[in-house]
Amino acid sequence: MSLRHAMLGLLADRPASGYDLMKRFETSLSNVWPATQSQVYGELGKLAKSGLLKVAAEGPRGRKEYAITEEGLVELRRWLTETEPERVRRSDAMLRVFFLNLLTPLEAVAYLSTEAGRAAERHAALEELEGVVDWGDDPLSVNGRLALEYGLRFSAMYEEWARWAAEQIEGQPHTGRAG
Amino acid sequence: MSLRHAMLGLLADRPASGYDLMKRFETSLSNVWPATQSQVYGELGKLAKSGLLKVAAEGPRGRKEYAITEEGLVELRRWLTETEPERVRRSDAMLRVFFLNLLTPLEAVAYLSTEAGRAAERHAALEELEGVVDWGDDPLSVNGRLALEYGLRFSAMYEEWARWAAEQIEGQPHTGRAG
DNA sequence: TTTTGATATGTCAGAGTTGGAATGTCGGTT
DNA sequence: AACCGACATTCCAACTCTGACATATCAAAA
Repeated sequence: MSLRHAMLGLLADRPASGYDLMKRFETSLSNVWPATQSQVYGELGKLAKSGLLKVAAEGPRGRKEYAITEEGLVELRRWLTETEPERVRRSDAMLRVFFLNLLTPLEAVAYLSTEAGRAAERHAALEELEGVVDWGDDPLSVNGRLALEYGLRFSAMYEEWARWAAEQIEGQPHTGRAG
Repeated sequence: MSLRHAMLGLLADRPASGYDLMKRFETSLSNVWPATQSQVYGELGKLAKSGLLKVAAEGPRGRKEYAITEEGLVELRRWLTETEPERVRRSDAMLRVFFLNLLTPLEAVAYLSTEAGRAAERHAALEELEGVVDWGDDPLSVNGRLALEYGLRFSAMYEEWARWAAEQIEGQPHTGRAG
């Protein structure tokens, strides 16, 4: 469960309320770890209870500002240095590839071309983002930049792969299995 | 929820029992959609109840062989052609990248180098697999080959990115934030 | 003064996922 | 005859995730 660590990581930068955290999830982490309100508030309570966070200040409207504790920092560093990222990641998109033979070659090629197009769009959106964001030397944005570069490389790779795969199918004798 | 569709897809190839299905998950789909016994058997029941599968035969040891129904095939094709793959995928590995500034540059570089190494290992394992598997013209393996190529490209891209990211950190002035 | 919109915190039901335990059968070997 | 390994299913507890719902405050505009 990495939601816990995503939250600790954000709070290591600076304290925040649940609401603040949600906004930070949306702007910086949404592409690698989306989270919903119910998750964030729920986890905030659990983390405070277990001592990894503490309520640092209370404000208007019942606002509670949470700060990471020494214990939380230790846990966060432990996670970063001593645990391995999950090896297998589910991929809806790749799952479909296994079953492409259930479609006509035409349909399969259409699917792959659409995927290639979507990857190109994502790539363009990330390039756009790169131009817009203020890449100061604030540590979070240094790292954000590494992640952005990953996104750019990933979407480029995916687009190329999808176009290649479409070609494979086009150049293949029909088996007449579907359609 | 794609477990449902993964199972329909496997059964579209040929009928199978829960036990058979588990083996097929382990050998072919484990890299894109892992599943546990409890999930498979549970879903098998639900799918049969809703008419997308039927019990085609019963064998020794209470074995029930499930086959996809016409309705199931329709649903599978609908999923393939009319629904979009999920856009955002959680990535444990990228999440860590955002918080690399909490480590010393040395530790961060070590993390990225380890990741590069793991990617290289995965790449080698997939190359190995490519050599071993009998790539006949059985439709599932045609598609499996497309997925394998994706895996090869992905791991190569990831390794390069991780090495590049490590260089970025090495070439960066220290801020003394951690360590 | 009323209303609206942004701020702010929370609960709930339902679905999905994990990992393990419990149970039993069949075929072949010792 | 006893045993083992492969076959085969079912149930369970705990946890995570999603999406919707409920509630309330504050500032500023209408």
